[in-house]
Amino acid sequence: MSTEEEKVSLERENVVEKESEELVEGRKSVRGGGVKGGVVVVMDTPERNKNQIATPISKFEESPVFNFLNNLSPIKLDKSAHFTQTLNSLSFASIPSVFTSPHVSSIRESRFLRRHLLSDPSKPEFASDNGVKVDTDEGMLDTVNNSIEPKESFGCGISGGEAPASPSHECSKLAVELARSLNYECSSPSTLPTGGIKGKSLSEFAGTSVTYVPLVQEISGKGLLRCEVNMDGTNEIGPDKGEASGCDWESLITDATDLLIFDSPGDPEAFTKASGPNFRTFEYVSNEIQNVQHFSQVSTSECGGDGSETEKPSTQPGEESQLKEYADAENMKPDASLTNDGTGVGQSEKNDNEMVSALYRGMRRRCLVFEMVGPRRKHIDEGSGSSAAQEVDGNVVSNDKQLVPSKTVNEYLRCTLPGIGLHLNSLTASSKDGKVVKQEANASGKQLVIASGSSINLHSSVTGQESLVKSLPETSRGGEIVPFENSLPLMEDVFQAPGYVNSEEPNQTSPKKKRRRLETGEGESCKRCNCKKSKCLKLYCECFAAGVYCVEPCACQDCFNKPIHEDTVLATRKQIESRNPLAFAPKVIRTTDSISETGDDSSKTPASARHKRGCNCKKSGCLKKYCECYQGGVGCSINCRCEGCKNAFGRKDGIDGDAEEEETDAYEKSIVDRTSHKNLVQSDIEQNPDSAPPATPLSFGRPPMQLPFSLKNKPPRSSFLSIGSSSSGGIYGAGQGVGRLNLFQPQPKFDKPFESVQVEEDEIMPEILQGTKSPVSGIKTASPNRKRVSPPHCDYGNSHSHSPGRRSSRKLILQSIPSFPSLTPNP
DNA sequence: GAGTTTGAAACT
DNA sequence: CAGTTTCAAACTC
Repeated sequence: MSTEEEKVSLERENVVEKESEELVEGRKSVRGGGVKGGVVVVMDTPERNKNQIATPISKFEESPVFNFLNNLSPIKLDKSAHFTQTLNSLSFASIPSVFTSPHVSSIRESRFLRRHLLSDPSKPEFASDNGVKVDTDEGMLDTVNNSIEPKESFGCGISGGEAPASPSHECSKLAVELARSLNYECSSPSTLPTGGIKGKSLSEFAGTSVTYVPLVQEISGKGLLRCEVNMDGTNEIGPDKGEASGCDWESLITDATDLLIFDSPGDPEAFTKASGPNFRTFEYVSNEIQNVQHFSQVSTSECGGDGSETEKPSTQPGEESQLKEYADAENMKPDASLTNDGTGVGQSEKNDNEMVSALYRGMRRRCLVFEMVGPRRKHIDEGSGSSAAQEVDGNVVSNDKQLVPSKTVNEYLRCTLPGIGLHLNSLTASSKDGKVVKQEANASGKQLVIASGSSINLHSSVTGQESLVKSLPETSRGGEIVPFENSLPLMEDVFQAPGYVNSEEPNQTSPKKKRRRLETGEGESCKRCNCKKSKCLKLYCECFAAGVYCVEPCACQDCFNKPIHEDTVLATRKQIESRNPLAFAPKVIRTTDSISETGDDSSKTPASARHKRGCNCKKSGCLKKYCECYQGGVGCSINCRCEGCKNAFGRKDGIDGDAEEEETDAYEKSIVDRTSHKNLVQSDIEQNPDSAPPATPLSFGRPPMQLPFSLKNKPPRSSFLSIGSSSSGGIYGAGQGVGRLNLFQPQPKFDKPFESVQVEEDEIMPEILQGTKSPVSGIKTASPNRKRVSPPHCDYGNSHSHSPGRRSSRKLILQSIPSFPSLTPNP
């Protein structure tokens, strides 16, 4: 599968490049249809596509590229997605390998999903479109890698004014834009006008064709997309409307209308926005979280206004900010710049750009979704139903902002940061829910994530966070909920701590008290910070490190880790992730295999987990929470550089009989201290190897399941950062979220170390085990890993004496090794 | 509650 | 990469 997919993806890339060139040469006409169609397809969910699709297909089919793509299209999206991921990861250095994968994967997945959806519904005609789109989507990502050349060509081609953009073209554009975006991101204001023009046309179109707008919304991912679209539309509209009205628009409109009709993306806003958002997404993925942040912020705070505004050229006060964001987004958009730069590309180009942008938008939307929209989308997703989406769409069209009440957004943000990577990761993990998958397919990976998250959140909320949920507006709730879920770690923490809900509320006077309260109730997971100088924008801040926004309970000063400062938070996260992709990843890794083993020694399960970096304790003997290993409820490992390790969960040296005894004692004590439920969880996990899928190549398989579990146990934290990275797995995205990955639990605490461990191990452990790569080396993680480099002591390798945990871990590691190689982000 | 200790994170 | 500083949690009194 993978090989085939790769081939396909490669072919697609080639095609895209060719197309890009061709486009530059003169395919523009083809592009228009193709692009639009592709965009539409991408954007649309099968549902709406069906409704509106009717017209556009033929155009696509005409182009050889489409045919080719169509041929390729049969390719399974999933595979392609994976492939793209690798490429994407490469392209996006910022994303931590680990985190990135989840993030990227999420995105990719979404693409795949889209593709599938498209393809699935695809009628033969659509199939071509779908294929194209798929290619485009992948192309986006892939192109990013390859993109540079094509990008230029695109830029010219696009600027050339070719209105129509073939999907491939779009892909190439996207790639180019991405590349450019990195450079250009905010650079050109001019882009705004173009975007604006497009936006206008789009907006006009939107005004004319309401239908497509809704589609876009739905397709895009529901609320998020909508907001974005609106945003884009507004921004674009404002500046560019006059221009947009050009002749190109007519042709474009005709095509676009088809496209629009075909896809929701058809809506001018969608296109315009798409370009912006998409770029943003790329940017976001690659480097620029800020744009996304802005966008998300705007969308969240101003989406409603934007929605209404989009049509309005004039900028309202609120709108201005939005416009700015749009501008940023558009600026971010290479397309806009390109079009402008390029030759004032005709409107057609703009349209193309828009089309492309629409694709990007999808990406971006995802990002946004993570951030702000997420909640709504989730809500929608929850509604999964088209109805919900439609409603949202309607809102979006008219008022994306409305959909995402700024207030709620802020509040939500608090609760849920857009941490992409992490969230994604968490989401991926959580994605178990069918809803999530669907959502992803529908919209973007992000959305999916969100959706999944939403579902999870719902659970969590249901379980114990009702109070929280209640506090939040329903609409916002959905969104918030998702984020929380995404921010698994947080969620876990929250859930873990029975008092978390209360804690969120400002009842507690002193953070310490709060902490203790939480801790007492398993509040460990709950993260309240007391930061005074870090502004909660450094890993010193537990909240920030966990990918969550600071909440009321926090006693932090000058806190920037709040939804209001989403941009800053995201940017900071990026920076941190750039330095250390795993910065937001769960610190404790656990091998799935180990789980099974651990099953044998349920009590010892912690041993199976290990701290990624290991600790560096010198005075605490690894017997206090100063020790991250101990804090995480895991034994010290080779990776640890601790001195006089007495970690009750397992000494790094390998516990001798005495040590074992001590460990067991300490471990037992710790366990006792800990709530019994933790053990239960662990045991559950252990017992259910399924929960910890063998290292699947994708982090997706991660134990997200745990998330739900954790969520249930813990009230979601008020806010979590998506990111990521990657972040975060994130989110990022995702930890690097990155990514996300870390999504689950940036820092699994006793309660959830297992979960986090599982995930990480899946990703990291294999490498370690293999020895070929130290997780660190692969990941870039900071050095503590030196120890890893050092020959592993016997802890893992040797079946150690007794420490149950260790044993299991060791065995597990060995087992896991073979399965994981794929996971590693190795270049 | 204030102060100290500790080790991670960040910085140089 | 190593050393130092900064930071906030953990801990003690």
